Amino acid sequence: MPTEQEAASLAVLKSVPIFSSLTEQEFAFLTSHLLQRKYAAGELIFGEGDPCAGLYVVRSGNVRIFKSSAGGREQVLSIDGPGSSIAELPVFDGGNYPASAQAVSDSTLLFFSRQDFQALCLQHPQVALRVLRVIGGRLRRLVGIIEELSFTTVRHRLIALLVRLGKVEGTRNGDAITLTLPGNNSELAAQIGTVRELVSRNLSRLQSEGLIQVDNRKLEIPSLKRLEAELQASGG
Amino acid sequence: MPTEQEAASLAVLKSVPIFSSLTEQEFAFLTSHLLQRKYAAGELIFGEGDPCAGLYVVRSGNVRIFKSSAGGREQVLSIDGPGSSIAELPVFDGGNYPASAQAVSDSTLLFFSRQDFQALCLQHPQVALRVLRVIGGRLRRLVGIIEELSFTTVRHRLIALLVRLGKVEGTRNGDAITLTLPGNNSELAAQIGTVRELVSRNLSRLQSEGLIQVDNRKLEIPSLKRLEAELQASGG
DNA sequence: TTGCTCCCGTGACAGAAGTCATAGCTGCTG
DNA sequence: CAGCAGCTATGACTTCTGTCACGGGAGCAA
Repeated sequence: MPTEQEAASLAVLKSVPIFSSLTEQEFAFLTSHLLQRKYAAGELIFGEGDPCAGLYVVRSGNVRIFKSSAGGREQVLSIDGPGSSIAELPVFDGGNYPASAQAVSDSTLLFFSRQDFQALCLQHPQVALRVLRVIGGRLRRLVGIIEELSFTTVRHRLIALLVRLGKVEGTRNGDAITLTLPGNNSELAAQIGTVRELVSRNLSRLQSEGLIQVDNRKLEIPSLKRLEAELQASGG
Repeated sequence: MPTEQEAASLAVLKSVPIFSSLTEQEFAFLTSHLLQRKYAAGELIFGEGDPCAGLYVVRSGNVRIFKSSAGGREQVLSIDGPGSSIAELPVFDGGNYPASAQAVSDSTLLFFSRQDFQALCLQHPQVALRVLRVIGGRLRRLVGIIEELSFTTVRHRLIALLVRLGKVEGTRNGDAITLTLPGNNSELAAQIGTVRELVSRNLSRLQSEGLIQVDNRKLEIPSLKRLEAELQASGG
């Protein structure tokens, strides 16, 4: 008889892409082999360089994967919400975690040990293929970050970020979009590979150009089209 | 009875990490399902955005994976030699190639269609796990590139490149290393995400600082230690 | 030899990026 | 309310990066 907690975890597991082809029995195996852990907002889940213990699945909250520099700067690699798996890769190649993971908000994660997960993959090639597919997306995102860092300016990356945020989290009203900026300027800076001052300046400039309107972390994009057009202009 | 060509291919396949756990029979399957293609130096193997046809294995020569910008700049993501597989990922996630591939020197590649390769992975979970391991390395390299682009200067990245080249391709003589620079300044620039002029200038400066000695593409590093020490100094 | 092409090295410059310091705002807590 | 912590905005400045333009050398072919 599953506990309440296990039943709840099960529902999450079924929504995780890499597990989507398993049978009830296999889910039972998973639920009985997972550990659930809670993290407070800001808490570190694992640090860059730590030996890889296993695979995590986000059950609730958001997790930030990032690198940090000696000088204290950070570069965000991805932000993952419920249903996403994290650290799929080091589980397989045996190396250490290449980046750190941190809970953005209070979060609950499910954890599988390397052994259990590898065993599952050997028994169920489908799972391995799913993992490959998920990792494909991850790799594409990384390549995209490299492209932006290598070829574009801070202004361009900031606009691209705002456009992305607008499309995902914004409230649409014709060609206009309203949204609340997720995190402070330092956080936005970490996401586009720069420092907080440049985010501040560029936001001001975009506002003075009439492309956006910012007020106390509320952002309005009067015309998404016009903003996107700027992407071409600033060297994409 | 295998043809000569098939026999030769077989030898290569056995040295490919992702195939290292297969039986003779399975190798026979592979050799009978592969296509061999030759590319001249500089020839494009596939372009960014092309639909993914299948998986390649480098038999001879070197292959450069890179992104290009609208402005004509390039950013190298990796350079792979004999025994390396290329484009393992888009084979699985069904998307297009995220970057272009080009033969650096005259090269021979082996090609497997998506279908054949996926079938192989389903039959042999070991292969899928190997692929995951290989991709793990790839992902680590990409994260490393992001880190360098985001946190360090051109000078730093150039030194890091020289140190890497020295360790891999150089001739060692105590703490001194001699090597021939692979490619012209534009190519070096593409590998560290900048332009040829900055490579030229920084090489000159390193020379005037006595850290390196360049003469007609021959590079000498009098002291690898001293050069590596500069990595800390220039903000690593 | 002449001419051509490709590449290297450099100076001059413009713009982008990053650092530092300062002033002001917001919201919380005692 | 006073005081504090954290964040934002902005000016001044330095350094880094990238572009453009030019001269010159190496190699090749006619």
